[in-house]
Parts: sequence; structure tokens; C-alpha cells
Amino acid sequence: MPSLIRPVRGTQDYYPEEMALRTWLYSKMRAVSEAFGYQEYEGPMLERYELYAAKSGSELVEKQSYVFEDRGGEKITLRPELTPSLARMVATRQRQLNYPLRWWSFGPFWRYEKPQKGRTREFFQWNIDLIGDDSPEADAEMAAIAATFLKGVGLKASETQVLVNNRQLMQTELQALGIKQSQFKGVFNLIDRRDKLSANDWQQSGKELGLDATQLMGVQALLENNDLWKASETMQLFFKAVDAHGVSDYVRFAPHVIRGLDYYTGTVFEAWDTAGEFRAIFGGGRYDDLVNAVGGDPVPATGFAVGNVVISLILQAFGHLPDLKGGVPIYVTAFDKDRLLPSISLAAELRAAGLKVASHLAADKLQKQFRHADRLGARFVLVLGPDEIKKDEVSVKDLASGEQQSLPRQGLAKYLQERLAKA
RNA sequence: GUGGGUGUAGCUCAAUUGGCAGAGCACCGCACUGUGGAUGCGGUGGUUGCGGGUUCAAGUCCCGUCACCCACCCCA
Repeated sequence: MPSLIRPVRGTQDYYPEEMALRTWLYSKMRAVSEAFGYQEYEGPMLERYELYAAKSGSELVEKQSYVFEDRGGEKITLRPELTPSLARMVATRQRQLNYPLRWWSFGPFWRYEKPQKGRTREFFQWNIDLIGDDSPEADAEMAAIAATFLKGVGLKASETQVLVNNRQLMQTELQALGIKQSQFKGVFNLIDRRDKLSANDWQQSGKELGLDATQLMGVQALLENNDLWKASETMQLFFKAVDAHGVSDYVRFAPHVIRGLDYYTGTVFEAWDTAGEFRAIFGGGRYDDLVNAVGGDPVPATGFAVGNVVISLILQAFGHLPDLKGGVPIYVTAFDKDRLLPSISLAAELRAAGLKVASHLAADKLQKQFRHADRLGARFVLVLGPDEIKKDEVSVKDLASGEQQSLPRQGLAKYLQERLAKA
């Protein structure tokens, strides 16, 4: 490819078709957010490097972030995630905000990764958080929002599931196995990789972490125990609340879900396609220490993030891509040179009545103009030729049915509005 | 960062042991000078990613390089 038109690696062009899908996803995210009473906000795309340095996973900051020095010599990061910005915004106005906060956002993020299926360097993410409530019911509301979103985009409970676990529960259980607190991080990582390593490699990694055979078997037993949640009062209350939301079919306990980011403190969750063929659709959980970590007073918080890339792939795989006809509904042809300006005036007249109208701007063959309109996905094509002008009428062709009639110009806008409203 | 795969027309791909670079789709034109989709006929389109090497001869073999894809790591 010639160098000038080569895009930056890992970026994605959104041609109108793809943009229509992204906008559609955004509208679904907004609908669910607003249905649960959440308010939209946005943080900056640029943050100081230090904001992430100690808060996120070290790999995310040190290896996967775009970092540069600005002209003033300050170390700037292109945001790889939103949660630290959110914590900063909350800490900044800590005393002025009306808790609990229910906030959501949708915007671009950047991570310097090797692009692959479902993974790009520039992507969009829906973030939704409930801040200032430490109850299991708050976590359950998050799970319910997640489930409602999946349902809203057409994914069934048989196709996608929200998997839930609780880090404190796991810590208690690990402690009962005699595993030390200093080993938790390593063991969590081991749990996270259970499905990716062979049994032998998994055991080997466990030994390297300093676990003995009994402890390894104990961890393995934990991961197979789907009733483990009953040992946690928090989890019990959580699942009762999920049930009250009426989304139990989408939400289930999964002891191997642990999350990679360091700031999660309690309940954590991920959504997956049930076949496990794709990456996680989204991930999130409780992060009660984060606002404190960026310099505010402690505030409990829970939330999750959904990327636009994986969800799009999954919708496609399951045949749930919406039928997005982005075309302009009305196309006005230009019959010939003399009729070009009168046709443009006709289009303007219809626009003034609130219709969406595109004009053909050259007196090309009508065949060419009709074909262009058809490819645009136009519903009605209008012709203002000599015959029509004589009678003060406009020919209206319905491309869907193929029917055409000549209608009085007066009342045309109203007629088109009614026909389009029906469809 | 590690490992593997693939680069041929706008797209998807073909090309026998190394032997004339092709097809389908798309695009343009005509049939159809007041009308889209369908059909038929015709046409445009190539530095075979790039650079070097071997050979009478390279899309094909060798070396290098770049790009993309897939997996690992990590994660949305």
C-alpha cells in the first residue's frame, strides 16, 4: 500500500456502514444507562502518567500505554482506561457530589498492543459506574445493567453469560488453604489462566509460586466448586438481588473469574459468549480503594466497561447484527440543466418541512441518478421534469414497491412524511 | 516482547515438475435519449508488497525487508 494512505497500525476506519453499527451500539448503551437512571459524563483523553502509574496493572501502564512528553516536558498518557480518570474526577469534587453517583460514558481509548482478533490499538468503550454504595445490591445492579444490555442487543442467555466471583471470598478460601497474603496476586493470576494452560503447565506454575501439592489440589477444588458462593453472605445477597432484577438466567457464579487489574477489591464479573470462542465481552467489579488511592477520601465504587470490538464480532457471529439502512430516505433528481435549480429548490422546500433529502447535483442520465439513489438506500425518488412543472406536480417513485405516481406539489411534504412514518 | 501463517486486479482467489499473469464479483459502457434492482453483450483495470540473488526463463526457488493475520502475554 502506498505510504500516504497506510493507516496507523491497530486503528480502525469507520466507513458509514461501520459507523452506523458503532452509533447503534452507543444508542443501546445509552438506552440501558438512562433506563437505570445513570447520567452521562466524559473525562479527558489525555491524563498525566502518574495517575495510572500505581493504580492499574503494571503491564497496562508500562507496556501497553501510549506515553509521551508534551512540549512543556510533562509526561502524558493517552488514556488506556477510564476508571482512574473517574476516581480523579470524584476526588476533585468529593464534597460537592450527590452520592451515590450513577455515571456512564462512551469514548475512545488507546492501548499499544499487538492487534489481533477482537483487539485493536484504538477502541471505544462504554463505562458505567455506581459510586458511593458498598452494598451487594449495588453490584447486583451492575450485573443487571450488564444483562439488560446483552438482552437489549439481541443476545440470549444461551449465547452470553455474566460470570461473577468475589475476591474476598477467594482470599478467605485461599487463606484457609494456608496460602499467604503475599502469594495472592500470583495465585489470582494462576486462577485467571486456568483455561489457557495445560494441566501440567498449570501445576508447574503453581509450584513455582510456592504452593505445595495439597494447596494446588485445594485451589483446583475451589475452581470446580460452583456452590462456593454460598459461603459468602455478600454473594448470597448479591444473587438474591440479581433474582429481584429478573435477570438470573444471564448471571451465574464462576470461581475462576478473578480479573487482572490490581484495583478490584470485592465482587468481580466478566461477560463471555457461552462457547468461550471469543474474548471477554466486558469486565468489571468493585474497586473500593481507588478514589482514596488518587488522593481523595475512601469511596466505595463498582462498575464495568464494554469494548466495541468484541461485542461487534459476537453480534456478527450470532447473526444479531442490526439491519442498519443508513440511507437518505428521499432523493431528488435533476431532470436536465434547466430543471437543476428548480429541483434544488424542491429539495430545500421539503427539508424546511423536516424531511431528510439529498439532491442530485448534475443533469446526468436519469438511469444513473436512479441507480445512485437505489444504492444509497433511498426510499423515494422524486422527478421534477417539464411535464410535472407544467401541472405543478412532482413524480414520486417508491423504490421499495416500484410504484410511481405524479402528485400535486402542495401537500407533497405531508404525504412523504406520512408514508415514511408508516415504514 | 515471543511463536506461527499469509502477501497476485478495487474485493475473494486461481495459475501443473520454474515456461504467454487468469477467473468470479465489483466498476464503466451498450441493449434502455423520462426511471433503480434482473438479464445479455462488450470494456477498463497488474512494478505478482518491496529489494536483492539463482536461472535461458521466477508469481513459483533462496536471502533480506515491510505489511497484515492468528496465537501467547495482557486485556475492553
